[in-house]
Amino acid sequence: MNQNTDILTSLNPEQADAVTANNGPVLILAGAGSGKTRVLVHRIAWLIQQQQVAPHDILAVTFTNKAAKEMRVRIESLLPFSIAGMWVGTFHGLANRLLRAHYQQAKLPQTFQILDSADQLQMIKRICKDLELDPKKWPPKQFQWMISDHKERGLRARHVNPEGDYQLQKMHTVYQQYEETCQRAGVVDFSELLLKAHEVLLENPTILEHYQQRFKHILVDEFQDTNKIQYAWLQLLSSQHKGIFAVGDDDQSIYGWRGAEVENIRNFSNEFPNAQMVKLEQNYRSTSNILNAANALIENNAQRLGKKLWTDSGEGDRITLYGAFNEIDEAEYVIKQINRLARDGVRHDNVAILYRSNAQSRLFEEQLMRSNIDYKVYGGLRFFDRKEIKDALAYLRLIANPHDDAALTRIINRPTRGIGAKCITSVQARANAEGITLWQAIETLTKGTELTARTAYVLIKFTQLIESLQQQSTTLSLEDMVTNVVETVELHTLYEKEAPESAATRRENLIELGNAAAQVSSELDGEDPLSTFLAYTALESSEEDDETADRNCVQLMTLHSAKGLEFPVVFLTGMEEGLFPHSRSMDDPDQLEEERRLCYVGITRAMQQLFLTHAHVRRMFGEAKYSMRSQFIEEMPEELITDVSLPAKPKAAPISEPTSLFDEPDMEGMPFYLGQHVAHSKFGEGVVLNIDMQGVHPKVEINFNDVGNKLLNMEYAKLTPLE
DNA sequence: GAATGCGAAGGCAGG
DNA sequence: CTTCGCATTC
Repeated sequence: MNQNTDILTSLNPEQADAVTANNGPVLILAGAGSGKTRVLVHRIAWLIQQQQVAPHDILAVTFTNKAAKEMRVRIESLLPFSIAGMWVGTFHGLANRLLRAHYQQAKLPQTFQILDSADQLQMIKRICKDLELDPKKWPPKQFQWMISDHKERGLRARHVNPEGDYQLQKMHTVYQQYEETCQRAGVVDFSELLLKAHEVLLENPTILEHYQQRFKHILVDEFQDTNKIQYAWLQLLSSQHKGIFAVGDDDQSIYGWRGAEVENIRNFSNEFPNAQMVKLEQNYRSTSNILNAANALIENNAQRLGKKLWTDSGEGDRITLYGAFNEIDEAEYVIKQINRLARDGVRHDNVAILYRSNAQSRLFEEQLMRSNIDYKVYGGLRFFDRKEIKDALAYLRLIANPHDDAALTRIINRPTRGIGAKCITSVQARANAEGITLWQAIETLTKGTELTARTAYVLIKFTQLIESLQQQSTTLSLEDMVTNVVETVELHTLYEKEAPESAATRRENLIELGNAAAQVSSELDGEDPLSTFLAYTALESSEEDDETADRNCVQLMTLHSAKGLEFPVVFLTGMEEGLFPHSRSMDDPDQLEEERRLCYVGITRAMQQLFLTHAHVRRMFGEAKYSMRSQFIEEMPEELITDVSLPAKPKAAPISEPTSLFDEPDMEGMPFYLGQHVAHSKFGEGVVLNIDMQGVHPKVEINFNDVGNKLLNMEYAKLTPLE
């Protein structure tokens, strides 16, 4: 067997077409479970082996580190040699690499640091405070969102025309201040990485030409998730050889909220002339019942490139629908099913519980724990986001670059060393007044005379601490540097004082940080160890490595983090109006379509069995909320679904005691019950949300399908029960 | 200046 | 139900 057949035999005709497509622009419209990664990997192997393309000339971009890693491993298993020279990575990782290589052109210090969104928010809060913006009227989060949104569209503060709009004026000021502060401190946030990398290419023709020449083939995974800047990058880099090979699925575009433009994939053929398109529609994952439900659902989206998944495997089981009384009942039902499945031989790690938002995991965790079922929650707190880790990292960041204001603010008084709020405020005031970093402000202030002797003393002690750490680290290995910081600063004593019960865990985590450092330094290739490690901690989630890999546990995650994965059994939970689709997306057709795509992603994760669950009443933010089941359920063909919900118990409940919904039928003669479907002569059909028997005029709150929530007087409203 | 306690506010998704 | 900012007390 020659290598050509080796690479192509295992592929279906469409996959083979994709793998052997011309060098020009290619778009692979790859449905869920259609072998997308396979095509990417085989394409690269085919280029290298059949077209004699050097790995060095290939750039492969993904969105997650996991996908990048998987791609690399799979290519290397197809090829008899290493592909070390190939650039494989995430957009953020590659941007970081580019900026490290060309830090002068990027006007960044060589040791520039990366801000995560928490750091970013802190900095924005500080700026808002300096500008004396009332956080109630001007929530810092909103500025954070606006800044990211602008950067993702390639807009800097100077591109914002603040005239006229008061809101825009404020935003412009904050954005400008933020840019300046970051620039001074030598830090970049996530979107800045991409934006700056793009600017470096645009503004430096020699650099641009170098990469344009080099990357004869650019392969992009999850193309539907690219934002404007990422797209501009790809266009720029591919403009010489036109060797762009984009793989994606417009039906799985679920990151609009962080700037992804689904138009990038929809308009591919217009933007890249002579583009070839290959559709992969044969699905190797799910039963046809599951696929048909997914197909029917996504048909409700107006704007699509159009694609219909099919499979030659069997129908499979019907989809199970369970409408629970409340969220506890929902969790109990799911656990009961998991136990039942286990008796039928389904391993726990074959089961995934998916939900719209992270907060929903708690109930399932409690129930799983009670039933002694091992589980793993994905995407919660990142290891590198833990408090103790961020503290230690902040010290390391200051060692690398003392002007890193975000890091300095974090630990200047952690552990407490007598530098209080007043002192910090005066340092910040000085920094603002002179346009210098906090570190520089401390230096100026301690040399001057306006500080009290005591304040000057503690500040000098602090700078000496950092300087001595810097001194020591010149001779230390990366992992010793970590240990040295932790011990010198006595971080563990801080945690023992704060929360003795978790001090042991924090200590272990700090040791683990040392291990991570050792790991990174063993993989160095001439880069600066500290900066590389710090960039790594910002860009890598460090999720998988551990022992959970072979534990037989139920998988819990959000729908977003489930993308790209598959499970024999999937529970799609919290299928309620307001939760999924999320209330903030329900009024905007575009956002509703994105929610629907998210649902589509969820359905297509399931290989054999799919369960849909929803709760009639759910405690949210401490109070009971009643919801109709998700419209997405109604959009799936009835004949594919078996409803195993218990028959509804028509009982009313007073507004004051919503928890007694199912056991206190104390309102005799009440014509309505919560969750009941009713019709109104003017407003159409709706569902009873609340009943208020207090007061002279009993009122009923109804969520109408067409006109939203209304509070009606029960005596006058002409309501007809529909059930 | 630090520790503690209180009330208010905010609460979707992730690199 | 949590987190965060703020005020009070030590």
